Amino acid sequence: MPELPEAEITKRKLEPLLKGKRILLVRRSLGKGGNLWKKISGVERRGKAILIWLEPKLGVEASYLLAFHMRMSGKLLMVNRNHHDKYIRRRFQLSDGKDLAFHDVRRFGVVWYGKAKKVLQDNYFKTLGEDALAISLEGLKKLLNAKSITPLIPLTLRGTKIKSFLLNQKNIAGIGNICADEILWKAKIHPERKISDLNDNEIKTLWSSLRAVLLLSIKLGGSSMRDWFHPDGDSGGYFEKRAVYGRAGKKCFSCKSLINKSKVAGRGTYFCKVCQKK
DNA sequence: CATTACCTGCAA
DNA sequence: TTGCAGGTAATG
Repeated sequence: MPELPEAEITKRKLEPLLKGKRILLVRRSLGKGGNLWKKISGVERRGKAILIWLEPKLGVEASYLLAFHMRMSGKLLMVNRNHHDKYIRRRFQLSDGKDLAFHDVRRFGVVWYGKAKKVLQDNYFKTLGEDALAISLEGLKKLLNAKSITPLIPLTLRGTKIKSFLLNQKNIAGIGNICADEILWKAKIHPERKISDLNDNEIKTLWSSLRAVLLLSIKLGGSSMRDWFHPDGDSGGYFEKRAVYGRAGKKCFSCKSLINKSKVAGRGTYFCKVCQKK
């Protein structure tokens, strides 16, 4: 389910289906499993992760958390109890007769379960930056300046390329490879620009582009390209609307020159070298 | 910083 | 058969 918009859609669709229900049993596949018998109190998104809060027994114990990170190919689905699929890695039998299924072809996904305090001590959550939809323009400026100007930060960090900065979840939580390229195209910033080179006006444009891309993607239901669709089986419409990602050799919607593909921060990177000057 | 590893399927 | 895929952590 990859990026923030897909996680947000998942959160929005799951919450009304799960809240108040109980998770009775956890299984790897069809067959026997372990009892859980805990009531779901809420569903939350943190960056790209989905957190399912489990109610504490009255004053007896702490809240528990069931949390997921989809990495490259994971998704959460609501399926019938007898529905089988070889890529369902875990299934959670609910009190309403359905199963919540964690489907993950490539097995990179992560599932956490335990006392909330313990789960949130995981390095992923401990180091997660401010959410991409919550960060203010001032907050973004501060982050970029802190990383680019502070002499205490090693030289290697000061040379950070803007795309690497955006992809690093410790800076801002939720932006992934598709959104990063779309945001930078919209802001007319080359993915390899050094963050220390960005002026105030560019940072302002970056911030508004970031919000615009994420909010539009959420509005359209996220990107369904191969592995991801909604918990109820719907597919998102953002992939059809993207401007650069996966469009190498096609015309830039702004200047009509051809979209380039390169590698930045170890990831396939799409940009328009005319609109996004280095 | 760049590269590799993790895993599986699919398109070139 | 090779290379690539929405992500992250480990390693050099």
